[in-house]
Amino acid sequence: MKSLSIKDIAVKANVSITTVSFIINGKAKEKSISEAVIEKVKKIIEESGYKPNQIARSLRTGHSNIIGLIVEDISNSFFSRIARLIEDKAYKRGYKIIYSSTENNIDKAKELINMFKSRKVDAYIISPIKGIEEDIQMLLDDGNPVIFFDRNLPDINTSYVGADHFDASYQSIQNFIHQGKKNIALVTTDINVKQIVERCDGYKKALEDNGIKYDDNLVLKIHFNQEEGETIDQMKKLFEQRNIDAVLFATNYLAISGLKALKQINKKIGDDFSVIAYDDHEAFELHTPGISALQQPLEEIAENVIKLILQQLSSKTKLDNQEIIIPAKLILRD
Amino acid sequence: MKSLSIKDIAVKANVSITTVSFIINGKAKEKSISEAVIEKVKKIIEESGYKPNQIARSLRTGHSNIIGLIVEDISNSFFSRIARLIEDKAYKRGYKIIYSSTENNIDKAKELINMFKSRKVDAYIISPIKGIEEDIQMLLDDGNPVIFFDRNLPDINTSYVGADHFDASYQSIQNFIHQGKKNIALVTTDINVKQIVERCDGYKKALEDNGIKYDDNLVLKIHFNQEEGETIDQMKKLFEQRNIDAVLFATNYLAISGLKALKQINKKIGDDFSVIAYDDHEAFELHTPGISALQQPLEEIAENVIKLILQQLSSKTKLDNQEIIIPAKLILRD
DNA sequence: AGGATGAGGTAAAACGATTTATAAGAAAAC
DNA sequence: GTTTTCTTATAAATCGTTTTACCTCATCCT
Repeated sequence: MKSLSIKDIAVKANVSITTVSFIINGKAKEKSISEAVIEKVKKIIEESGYKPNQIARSLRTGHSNIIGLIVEDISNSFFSRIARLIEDKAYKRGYKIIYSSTENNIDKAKELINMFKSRKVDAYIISPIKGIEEDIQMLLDDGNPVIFFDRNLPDINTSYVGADHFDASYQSIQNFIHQGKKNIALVTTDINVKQIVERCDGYKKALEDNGIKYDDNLVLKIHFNQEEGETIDQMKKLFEQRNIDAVLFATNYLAISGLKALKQINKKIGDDFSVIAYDDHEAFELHTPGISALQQPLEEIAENVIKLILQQLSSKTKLDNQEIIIPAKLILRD
Repeated sequence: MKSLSIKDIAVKANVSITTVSFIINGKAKEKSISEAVIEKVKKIIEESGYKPNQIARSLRTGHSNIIGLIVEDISNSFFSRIARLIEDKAYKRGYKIIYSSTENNIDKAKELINMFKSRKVDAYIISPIKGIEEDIQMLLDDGNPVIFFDRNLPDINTSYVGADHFDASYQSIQNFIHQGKKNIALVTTDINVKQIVERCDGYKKALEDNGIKYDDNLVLKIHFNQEEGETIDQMKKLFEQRNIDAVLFATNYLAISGLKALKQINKKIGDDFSVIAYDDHEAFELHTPGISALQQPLEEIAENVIKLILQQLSSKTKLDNQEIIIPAKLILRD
């Protein structure tokens, strides 16, 4: 039951290991192996179902054809959908993806990076969290391609692909204001990454540009790893106490908790209370009434991430960093 | 920039490679290495940040500490949540998970299996599809631990963990009947895997036990890879034409399409029209009214899968196959 | 005294590929 | 008729580990 090795093939074909290797790697022509031998070896490989041991191959060549993908939580639909798209596209180009979730835990993130490093992945696609700057910098220093998506770390110099979070927030607040909303709340998280900050900045700027003064009491920052029950309670308090007429949720899971909160206090979404969620979600289309959402261009993000990675992988020199910002789309429902 | 090897450590510590290896692998005591040397080497490893090259290690030992997970679609929340739980639990035991989606495509599934095989994963966790029996059998013949979850293939003899699909369907139909429903429809898929068949069987049996005759016209089988638009159209036709008063959806994505269909034809869920979805989904709790669902015990499934895998991995002999069936829970909403 | 045992270690083979350097014979060039 | 150059291939080094087999002293036993 031992699986076949290149040596077995060589013996069967009565040629050297080298010859088999050249044929497998398409270097037969270049190395001037005769047509007859190529045929014979290929036939034997075919019949025996031999597959090269990728581990041995990686050890020798130093690359694995594997790309590591690190996200916050693979069970969040934004990430799982992006992961799926990236996986698809990478797969078509001969790369496999290994993914793993950090759960916003710095130690776990560091361990994951180490594990990917010791497995010699060829490149890293990361939706980063604060606190791993040093580890990322080491990867870059060692010459590894690293690309951030969705989130960015200000202190690290590498390519980034993400939606225009600032503009998306700005747009949605504008929309609220055109509807005549006066007391617009923002529910966000306390994780300090650039894209969350930008979402807040867009909110502030839009208010300011419309002559509405920013009110700290209308902004609720939720602890990241907090129990959902507690989150819902905090939101209920916010929604009940103030005469809020619109809410922007900075992430889709916050929006979902928010909808639960609204349901519990029996507050209806409608003319006198509007919401917009950042990141679309299946539940929003289905909800009655439909929930407006800022839809991130998943397909484009995935496409650009892969494009940048492959460019870097196929280039011998370090390419210039690129920052690709893609507009988000405000989907108005009902 | 080259990363350190065990040799570098050996040179720095002025001992042999063997000695370093023994220390790294905790065999120092057993191989009677002196305390002094152990300390010295450990210190050097610590300071230099050396991490063993897992590829070389895998090549030598023949195992990778990686478990391959193959599912239909990682962006489906059932799978991504299970994946996340399995990942967590495996991680705690020192195993990493690589996952990939088959998209119900036989060729892709076969390729994935080959790719995992050539990467020498230690075990396979698979939610299988029809058509890959031979490949799976080869894995088993080669002595690889393989465990199925959620779905099962009748012709393959291996361990399985899943919910009690038959009973879950049965239960929900019973529930409809107790509510006085007469014309109960079933929307399912045409993929021919055991768990889908069992869901249908439960439906039939429950009708039969209650003296209602099975009507083929009340059962809609949706093609797997069909456009959602078409699916919705078919459902609209079903829901409009007949005086159906209850529907059981055999998967959560079918339920979501079904809810969209109902919304489009403006049919309300309520006393005269009930639905139950197989597999819970975030959207169902949020929906107004809440959508009843058969909740699969994700945590228990993941726990059992990992338990079986680790048992098999740590045993030298092939263990007996186990079939672990866990009851699903009917969550009634509104 | 001579053999057995243990302590503390190391050299070298092995895992399965890729790749560099080279060989043997035929054809071409001078 | 040598020397060069192709053609067709191969031997051996290499990647970074683990592991087997062995070595050298010192001590213990009888």
